[in-house]
Amino acid sequence: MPELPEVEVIRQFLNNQILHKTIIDVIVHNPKSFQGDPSLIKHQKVESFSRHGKQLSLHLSNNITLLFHFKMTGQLVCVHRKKTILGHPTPTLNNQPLPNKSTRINFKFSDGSTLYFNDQRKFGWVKALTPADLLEYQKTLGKDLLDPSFTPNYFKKQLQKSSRSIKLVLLDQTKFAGIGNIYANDALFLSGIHPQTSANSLTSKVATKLYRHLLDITRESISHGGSTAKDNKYIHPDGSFGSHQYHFRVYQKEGEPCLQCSTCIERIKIGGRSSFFCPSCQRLI
DNA sequence: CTTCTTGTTACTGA
DNA sequence: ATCAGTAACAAGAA
Repeated sequence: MPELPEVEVIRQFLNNQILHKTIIDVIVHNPKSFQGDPSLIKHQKVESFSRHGKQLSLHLSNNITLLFHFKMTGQLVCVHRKKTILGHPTPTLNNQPLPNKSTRINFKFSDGSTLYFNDQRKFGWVKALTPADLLEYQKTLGKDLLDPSFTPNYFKKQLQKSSRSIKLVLLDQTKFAGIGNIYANDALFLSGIHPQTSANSLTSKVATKLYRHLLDITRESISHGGSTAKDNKYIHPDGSFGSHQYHFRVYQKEGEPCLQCSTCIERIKIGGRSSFFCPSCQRLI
């Protein structure tokens, strides 16, 4: 469930915690979670981080990239070795020992710290990719929401190309990368757009409004450290929680009063996924 | 026990 | 070509 803001916050944490550290060992507990040759990344230094949509990249000194996708329940937890009078105590996450039941991979660093990739449902993955493989792999991803080339005009052009519902188009990672269910629902609410509206029927003015809300809400969530919602397992790499869930407008608020008009928030399925909206503020054109 | 939930890919049939 | 619908993946909650 980590979407763009959550992955961006993870990127920022890791940039403070493991930049320039050297990986000395990789322990793969669940083979399906790690694709590629683990030996490719041993004894390599973490040189930089980047993010494209919901995917996080760690660029290593031998030009190999470790590409992460967290899907619904993936976590990265970084634990620093702290020597005490008793030696090296067991690493913990919220007072539970690590690795835990959901730990799929450990990355050990030369300074004694460990990065745990936890993923309850095993949908997430890590890939060790060469530059050519990375390019090949990411070529189907659309422009990242925070990329300067993701302009209002580009956004509107993409919407014009599709008669599908705006909700489905927002979630289409080949058009623009990073929008997930949380931010699609809330941006449509803030823009007064019913999620079943055809993408190509939005007026230029309304599309511009939606563009602005998408970016605003993304930046707002990043400043709140992302969303640790009811069902997701999102946490920061130091074990702390995000707080944007306290700022949801309609997401996961079925049956609650609309913030603007007190009408009951409804939930419908679009493309098999839950969509939350206010039937009064978001009218179908 | 069954049903539902999630993001993404793969597949089907219209 | 373009789309809607659905199964698959996996684990846990209700």
